[in-house]
Amino acid sequence: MLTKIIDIDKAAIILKLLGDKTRLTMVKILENHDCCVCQFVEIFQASQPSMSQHLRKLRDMGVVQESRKGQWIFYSLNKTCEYYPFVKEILSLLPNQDQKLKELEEQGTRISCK
Amino acid sequence: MLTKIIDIDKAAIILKLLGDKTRLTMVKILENHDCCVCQFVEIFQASQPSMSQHLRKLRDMGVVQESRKGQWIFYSLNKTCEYYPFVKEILSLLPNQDQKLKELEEQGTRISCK
DNA sequence: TAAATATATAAGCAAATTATTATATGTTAA
DNA sequence: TTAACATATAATAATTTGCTTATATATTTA
Repeated sequence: MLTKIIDIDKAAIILKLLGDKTRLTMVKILENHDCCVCQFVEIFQASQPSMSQHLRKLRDMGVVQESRKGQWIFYSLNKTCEYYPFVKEILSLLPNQDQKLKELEEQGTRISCK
Repeated sequence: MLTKIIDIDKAAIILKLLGDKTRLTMVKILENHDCCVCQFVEIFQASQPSMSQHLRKLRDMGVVQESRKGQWIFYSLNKTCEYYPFVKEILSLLPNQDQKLKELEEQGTRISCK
């Protein structure tokens, strides 16, 4: 049950933000695990700038937040975001994506942040 | 409770489809009332081709269906669509938009389909 | 302090999206 | 059967998006 029903215009903006396969998967992974950029680069087999740009869009809307740990920047879901309850409900409708992270570890992929 | 969790790639496609203010509002209105194109033209104060094109995108994904009644074509939510359970859950997170239809009636706006 | 590493940002470009204008199709009514 | 009406479709143009390449910034380590 939602505490507060989101305004439909804002909902459309959030759905558009999440309406991208990469961003949607990122956010679903972040639901359970904070991640650093280098992990996303491996998971999506994509370029670093491309990952950074997706993360920036998510951050600009307040959906995720970053925290630097040394050289690395870890992203997490921003639970204080006004849209968080809405985002959480949407994520609950999606299949778990944790195996994408597990595959990295099982394959022994070199991840610099670890 | 969802019977079937939607594949994340398909979910992203549906979220993108719904990630437009006009289409999202259309679908939310259709949750409670079948509507004809001329009503959408009035509600959104938009051109007829623009409305038709939004409706076509929704129809192409199977989210809505059309049924002709004389000169008019009425749209409704397609409850047999594989994405319907997912769409329904998203709509449940949104505020009711019925007042947009009511305003038309109260203002006595000439709607050709009535 | 210089080199290496991780990430962000900027610039440029191709593809996708959305609106507009023009036209086609289908239905009703004179 | 012709005119009026409702809607769909097509063509075009403007805008947005997401990628790539290049570069800047911040941190660590030698």
